Amino acid sequence: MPTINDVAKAAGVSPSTVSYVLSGRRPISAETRARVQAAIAELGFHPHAGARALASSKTNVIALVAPLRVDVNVPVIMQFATAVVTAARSYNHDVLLLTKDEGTAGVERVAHSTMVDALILMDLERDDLRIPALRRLKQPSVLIGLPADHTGIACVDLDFGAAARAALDHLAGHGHRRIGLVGPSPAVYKRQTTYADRFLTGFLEASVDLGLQTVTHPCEPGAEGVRSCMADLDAELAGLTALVVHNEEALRPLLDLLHATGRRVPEDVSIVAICPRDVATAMPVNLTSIDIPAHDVGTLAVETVMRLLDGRRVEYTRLLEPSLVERDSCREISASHR
Amino acid sequence: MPTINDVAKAAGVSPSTVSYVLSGRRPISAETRARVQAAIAELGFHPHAGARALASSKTNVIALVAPLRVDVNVPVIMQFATAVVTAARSYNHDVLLLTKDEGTAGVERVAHSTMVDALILMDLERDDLRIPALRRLKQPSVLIGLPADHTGIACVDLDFGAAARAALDHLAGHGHRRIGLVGPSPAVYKRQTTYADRFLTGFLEASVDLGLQTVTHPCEPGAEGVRSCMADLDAELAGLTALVVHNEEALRPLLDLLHATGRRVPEDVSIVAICPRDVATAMPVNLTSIDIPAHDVGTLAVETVMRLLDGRRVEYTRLLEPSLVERDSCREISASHR
DNA sequence: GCCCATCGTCGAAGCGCTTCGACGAAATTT
DNA sequence: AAATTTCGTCGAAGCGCTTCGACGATGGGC
Repeated sequence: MPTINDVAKAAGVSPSTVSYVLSGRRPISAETRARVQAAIAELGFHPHAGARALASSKTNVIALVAPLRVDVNVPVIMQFATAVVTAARSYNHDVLLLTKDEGTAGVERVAHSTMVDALILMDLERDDLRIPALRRLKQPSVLIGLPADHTGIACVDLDFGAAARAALDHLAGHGHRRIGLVGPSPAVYKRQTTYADRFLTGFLEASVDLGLQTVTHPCEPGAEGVRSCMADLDAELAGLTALVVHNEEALRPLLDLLHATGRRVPEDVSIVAICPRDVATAMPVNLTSIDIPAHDVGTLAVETVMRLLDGRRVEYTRLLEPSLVERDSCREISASHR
Repeated sequence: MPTINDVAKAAGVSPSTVSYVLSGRRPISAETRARVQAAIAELGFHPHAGARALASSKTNVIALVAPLRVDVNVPVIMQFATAVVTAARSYNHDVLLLTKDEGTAGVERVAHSTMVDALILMDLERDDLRIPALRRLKQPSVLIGLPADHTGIACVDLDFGAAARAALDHLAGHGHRRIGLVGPSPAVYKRQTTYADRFLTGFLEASVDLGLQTVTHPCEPGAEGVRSCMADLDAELAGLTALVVHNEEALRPLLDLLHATGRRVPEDVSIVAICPRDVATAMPVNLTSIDIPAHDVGTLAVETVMRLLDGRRVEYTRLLEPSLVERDSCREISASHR
C-alpha cells in the first residue's frame, strides 16, 4: 500500500501538499494539483483511515444502532437502514452497524473508542436508558423515534398523531361515523415505543374533534388475535363501518377474517392501514394507506447528523407529515349505514 | 478523553506497560496489572480505535456487503446481518455495513483505506464482478453464496442441491410420484444468483434417482404469476400430488389458489416449502419446510473470517446440510391417487 | 558460586496522516 | 516605490497507540 509519502515523492512535492490537494483546505496551483492527482492515480493511493482519524479526529463513520432481533417490522427496519447507509455514503461517510442488544455499553464503546463521529439510533423506548448515556458522549446523536425526554438530542420520526388524524379525516370525509382502531400488539405498548401511544392519542383527539364514535383495541398477532380484537371492537361499538389498522401483521389475517365473515372491503367496511406501501399493495384488496416513510426518515436523520457535525443549527424535533394514499379500501358510506 | 499516557502516569508505569496489560502480549506482574486496571477504570480509558489501527494494522472491523435494495427476501437478509453482527461482536469485532450497490468500488474503498480487516459479501452472482477485485485485496473475504469461480475465496451457504433432494426424498417417502416444482421468479434466475440453479439441478437429479415424474416452472410474483405457474405445471404433468415450493412470495397466493380451486393441503396436494421457519408457520396450513439457516450461515461466515485472520486453515466451500421440519402440509398419498 | 534463561518493565521508534507556522514570490494597495 | 496581502509550498510536530530491543533483577542448573 502506498503512503502519502510515496505519492509526495512521485509528484515531487511534500506530503503536506498532497494532503492539501486531497482536502482542498489550502490553495494549490493547478499544475501541482494535476501532478499530485496523477501520482495518486498511478500508485493507487488510498489514505489510511486510521491514520486519518488519528490526525484529524474524524472517522467519517457513523454508528447505526438497530433492533436486530428477528422480529416483526423487519422490512421497515431494513428500509431505515438502507436509507441511512445510502444517505451516509452520499456525504462520504460509512456506517457501523450495532445491535440494540448491546445497549448502553455498545453505544459507549464505539463512541469512547472514537470509532464514529455520530450515532443514529432507532427503536427508542419512552424512557430509554441509552439517552442519558448519549448526552455524555462527545459525539452527537440523532434518534429515530421520540422518547419522553430527549432534551438536547435531535429526533426524527413520522408524526403518528397526525397520521391517526389523517386516517380519521379521510374516513370521516367518506361519511363514516363509527370507526374501530386495530392497534399494535400489546407487546408493542409494553415495549414502550412511543409511536403506538402517539398514534392512539391522535386517534382519540381526532375522534372528539370530528365527532366520531370510535373504539380502539390492541391486537395480538395471528389469526386468533385478530379474531378476538374484532370481536371486542364489534362488541364495544355496534355498526362499525370502517377500520383503521395500525398493525402490519394483523392486516392479512384481518382481511381473511372479514372475507370469511362476509364483510366485504370496501363495500361493507372501509379500511385505512398504516404500513409500508408495498404491504398495502400486496393485499387482496389494495389498501388505502399511510406510508411509514422510512426512507425519508432515515435520510433526514443522516442530514441532521451532518448538520450537527458541521456545527449548524438543527431542529431538535422533526416530525414528518404523513401522507395518505388512496387505493381501493375506502368507500363513501352507503345511505343504509348512516 | 484520557490517553494511554494518562493511564500510565496514573498507574506509575510506562505507556508500553499499559499496552501490554491491555493486550496480554507480555507478562506483567499481578500488582502492576491491578494498578493499571484500576487506573483504566478510574479514568474511563478507551483506546483510540484509529491510533490502534494505525499502530497495529488491525481495525477489528469487518465489512458486510448486503443487498440493501428494498426487495424480496428482506427478512432473510436481515437474519444474515443479525447473525453476522452478533457473531462478530463475540469475537470483539464490529461490522461496517455496505450496500451491494457500491459494487466493486465500495469493496475496494474500504479495503484499500484499511477500514476493515476482512469482508463478508452476500448475494453473489454467478460471475460476480467483485470476485476478481476481492482476490486483489490484502484482506480476506468470505462469501455467502456460491459463485461460479471462487477459487481461493471461502464460501458458505446452504446446500441447495441437497435441499431439493431432501424435499423429494420426503415426498417420495410419502408415496408421491408426480411432483411439481414452483420455482423462484424468472428475475431470480436472471440475476444469476446460483442458488436457484443449484436447487433446480438437485431437484432434477433427485427426480431421476428416485424415479419420480417431475415438472418444474419458475413463478412470477403475485396471484397471477402463481395461477399461470400452476396452470403450466398441471398442463405438463397431470395428476400432481405434491409441490415443492422454492419461492417465498409465491407461498401465500399459492395456498389461496389451491384453496379457491378446491385442492386441499395436505389431503389433495402435499407441499414442501423452502423458506424461513417463521414464514412456514405463518401460513394457514403449517408447512413442512426446509429452513434457510441464515443464522447458522452468518455465524459460520464470521467464524471463517476469524480463522482466516488467525492464519488458520479453512474449508473453501462449506455447504450446510439442509434440515427438513415436518409440519402439517405433507401426507401419505391416498391409495386412490397411486 | 557462576552462567544463562526468564521475568517484568521501560524507552524509543514508528504507524500514516493533518495541520500549523513559516517563508519566498507574486499580486495588490497606498 | 514601499508596504502589505495573498498565494503556493514546505517542514515539523503531533495525533495515541503497538512493538521491538534493552536491561536490571531473579531464579534454576550444574
